Amino acid sequence: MGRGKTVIQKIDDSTSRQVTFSKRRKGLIKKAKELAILCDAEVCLIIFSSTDKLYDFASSSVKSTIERFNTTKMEQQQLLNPASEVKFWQREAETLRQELHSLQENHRRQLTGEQLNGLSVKDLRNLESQLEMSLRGIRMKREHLLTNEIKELTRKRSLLHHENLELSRKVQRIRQENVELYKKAYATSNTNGLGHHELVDAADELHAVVRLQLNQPEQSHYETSSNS
Amino acid sequence: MGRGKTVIQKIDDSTSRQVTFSKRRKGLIKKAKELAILCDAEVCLIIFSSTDKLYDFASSSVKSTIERFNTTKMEQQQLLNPASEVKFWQREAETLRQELHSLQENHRRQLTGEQLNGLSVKDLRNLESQLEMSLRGIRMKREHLLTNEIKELTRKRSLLHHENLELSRKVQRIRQENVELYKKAYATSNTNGLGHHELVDAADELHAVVRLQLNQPEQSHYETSSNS
DNA sequence: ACCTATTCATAATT
DNA sequence: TAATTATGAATAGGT
Repeated sequence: MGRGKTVIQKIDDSTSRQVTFSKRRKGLIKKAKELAILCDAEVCLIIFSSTDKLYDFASSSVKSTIERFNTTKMEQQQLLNPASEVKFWQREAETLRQELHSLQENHRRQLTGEQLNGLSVKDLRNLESQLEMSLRGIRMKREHLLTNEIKELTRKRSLLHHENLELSRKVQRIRQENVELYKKAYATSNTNGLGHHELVDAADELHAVVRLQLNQPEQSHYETSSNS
Repeated sequence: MGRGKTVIQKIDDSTSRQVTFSKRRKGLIKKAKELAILCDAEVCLIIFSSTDKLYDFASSSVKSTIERFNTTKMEQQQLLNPASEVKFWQREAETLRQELHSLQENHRRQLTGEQLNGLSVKDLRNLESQLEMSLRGIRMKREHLLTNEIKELTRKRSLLHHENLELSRKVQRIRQENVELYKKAYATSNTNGLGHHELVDAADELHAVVRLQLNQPEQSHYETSSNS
């Protein structure tokens, strides 16, 4: 339509190609719209210009139409050849995994999977269960070490605390003796090398330390790992 | 075009809607083709009829055009918000994984052994890496708790040991005083309530306890978990 | 961008 | 569903 019949082949002149692209693109999108409305259809149109510019139209949305397309195509393939469905999704998953992986590699280091590509299904499964096994063993071993460490420390702390208490009792006892002896000594003579102040100070210091250590022994409260 | 102007609204009569759909669909696809050829564009057209039948056209292929569309849209998003790129692909992967998973669930039983194996490994690997991820998080958290517990216990033990040493020193000092006082007391009088034996025994006991606790403080040697 | 001669698409009809 | 045809729509080429 227009002045003279147009042959359908690539327009050489870049300017008129650009003009024709504009006109026809607009017309195509208009007709797509009309089809969607008139016939209650779901229409999606994606156009990349020769200069890589993207234009699109969709009666609902491009994303949902693409998803519907994928689903439908998949179902068609399924009806056509049930066995190929699996391979289709395997390819799809693999493609996406690769894209995702390369993107994520920019952000963090992942080393799993890549070296396992050449192996068979059985090999992979064996490898995985072996890895799982050793991981589990290592985990259990280390956890055992950690809990033992804690138990041992708790035991030693308890021992020390007990000793501390014992020492305190002895100190009290000797202090009592000391007081008694002091009374006795100064009741008869006052010419020995020990001053009154010195003795009292020592007793006070002892009291302070004993009070301090009596505040120490709380129960430890780490989670028991019986279900790991 | 045609005999009379057509209003663009849904055609009520189902038959004429069907006819119009056929004609216009054909025309639309023809124009899409022409646009692609004339203007060297990449065109993709997806149409679902009101009866859910799929028609499509693509100058190259629907799949590749969709991929190009996704890539382009992604790059646009990336330019708009670089941080969302990863999340975009994560969502995309998750969507596909779910579709894949549900499909595989539906057909797993129908498949032969070999196909099932191929399926399971892919599926399992995804699942396992996810599980591994969360497990790793949980493990790290617990290990952190355990090492902190150990550090805290070690600290307290050290504190107690220090106090023990302090107490020992005080005991030694008071014992010394005691001996001095003892000498002084018994140099002048021997009629107080304390017996000689009692005093000596107390001193000996003290010595024993002090010796014991001096053997305690070794360094704890649990693994540091910086690489878990 | 606009104009318009011309071709094309298609609505109504068979 | 397919062919025919009258007519409106799209657009190529020119300004």
